[in-house]
Amino acid sequence: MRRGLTIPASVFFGDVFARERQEHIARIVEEDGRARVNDLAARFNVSSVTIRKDLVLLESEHRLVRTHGGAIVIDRSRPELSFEIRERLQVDEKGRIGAAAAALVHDGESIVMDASTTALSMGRHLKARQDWSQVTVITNGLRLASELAGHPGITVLMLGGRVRWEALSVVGQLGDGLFSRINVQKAFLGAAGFTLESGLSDATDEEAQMKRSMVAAAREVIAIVDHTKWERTAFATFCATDKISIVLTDEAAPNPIVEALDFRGVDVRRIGPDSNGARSPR
Amino acid sequence: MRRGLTIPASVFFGDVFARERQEHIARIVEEDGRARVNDLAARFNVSSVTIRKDLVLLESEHRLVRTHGGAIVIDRSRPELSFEIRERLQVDEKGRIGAAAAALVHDGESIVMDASTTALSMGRHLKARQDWSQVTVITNGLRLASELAGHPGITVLMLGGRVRWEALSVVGQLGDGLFSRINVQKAFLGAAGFTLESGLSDATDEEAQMKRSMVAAAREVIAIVDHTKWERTAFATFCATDKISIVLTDEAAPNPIVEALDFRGVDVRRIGPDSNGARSPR
DNA sequence: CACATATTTCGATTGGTTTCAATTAGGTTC
DNA sequence: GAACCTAATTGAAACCAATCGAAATATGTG
Repeated sequence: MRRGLTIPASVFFGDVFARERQEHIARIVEEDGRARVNDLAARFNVSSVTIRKDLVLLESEHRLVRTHGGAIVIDRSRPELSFEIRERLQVDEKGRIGAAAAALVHDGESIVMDASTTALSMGRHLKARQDWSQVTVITNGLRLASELAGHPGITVLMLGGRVRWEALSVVGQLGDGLFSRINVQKAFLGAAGFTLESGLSDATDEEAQMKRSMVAAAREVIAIVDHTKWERTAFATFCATDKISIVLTDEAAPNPIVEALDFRGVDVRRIGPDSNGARSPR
Repeated sequence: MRRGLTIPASVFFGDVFARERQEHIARIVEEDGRARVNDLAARFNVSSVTIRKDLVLLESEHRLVRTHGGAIVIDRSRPELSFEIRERLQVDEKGRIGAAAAALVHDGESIVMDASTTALSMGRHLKARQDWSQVTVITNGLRLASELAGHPGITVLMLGGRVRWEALSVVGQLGDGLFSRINVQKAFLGAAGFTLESGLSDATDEEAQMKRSMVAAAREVIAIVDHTKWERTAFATFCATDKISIVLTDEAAPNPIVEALDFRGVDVRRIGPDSNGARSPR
């Protein structure tokens, strides 16, 4: 386990209010994608019973999903998730990809972001850059919207539609009209699967439908997918490979495919731990 | 009196006015991010009871958030918190009004709810009734949407638009089209002000505009306003008095006006603590 | 089955609320 | 000025609620 490495020593968890601890747990889960009860108990120096109570509370607030042994981020767009979760902790990957994505945004732009956890991480990095004078973020993610809301220089437009609780996202055609009135430079989209042939795909057709509108509205599509999504096809494709401008991923992305993409003119950037010191903001 | 007698003059906030002490506490919390009751009590040489009173006052002024054991800073990067402050004001009244409002909803209906804290409370009571087979809730409140999302039998439609962080609500005309396609039985609306002459009013025109659409779309308007909203006029009116079917409020609503409303055919219901044992779920 | 993880119960501790009376300061009235 | 009233501030005390973990029990996992 790498616990103890990820958290700077300056953040000491000696004597904090229950509320603060809960807030912190929610952050850890959102950023690491997962957390185990025992690790949290050790980290905050409280019993596992207490941690479980915190998790129950946070789950009731839709901040995370409890599992046997701990909790994971809300993102049920993937059908599986049993023990595979343990294997691949996309721990810092999402954080790094999010940072790299945020770096692609220029002041004055309008961008689209989806409801994925990677986009949420990207949102945090957007906030960390304090120098916005006017950026417009259009999203179908409830959590991203409330995270970004009120940040100076960032205008958040929420798309309308039916609320899917599994991803705390909005789907459906109700908000389509919006795109006809707004010029969007870049769409930052996560995906449940990504292959050369099928492009970007998602687990439900509704979600894919929503992302198709996003793809159609944006001038550039930037895929934000960690290596676990590569070579997998989910139920519904929402973006063909040749419409993608940039793919942000991590080092573990399979070489042959990266080359094939390069050949096709897709700019694939593997974000390593060293690329820059992009650690989680806060 | 014991002022200045028992205490060394060095690190001492000796004989200050209550207001000065409160100001100081607010600044301490802002700078340190947190403070505990006992520390403050020792520091200012007053009892913990007094410190708590100060904290209650400061919280009502939105200067900090109270927690068990002390207080923490209002984190502007997490709007939920500022929302929660309002949530803690008139909790009992809102809980009771919310319960009464939830009782007015019948299975099969489509209803509109706004982004007010009273509506959120109503949402919790809706969830508490487990017997829904099909209810559709249309809202512009992010908090309410994620609270209700995924509850069996409840479909949540989120309106689109610009996100206002102050209320975690959505405003603007982007989602108007929705109402033309959906039949809405009842609109449950909070308000910042309510008078006989001006009807229901809100503090910003954007929010009022959104609620006007809601009023226009619904067959019945049900106002959910605790007594603190009566006899106040906020900036923009969104619903004239004679369009209101039912007003749900608490016992402290002023008598003369209630009678005047009755006379005009508006059904005013004062929900007392005894009306039924409607305590907050959760 | 063996083992890890969850839940429940319960008591201890600490923190929070409410009530009430004391103190002080500032009027007002005669 | 004396007597009186009122409002604000405060804290002691009695009572209530939140937080926590140990231990016993239950449930899930491999």
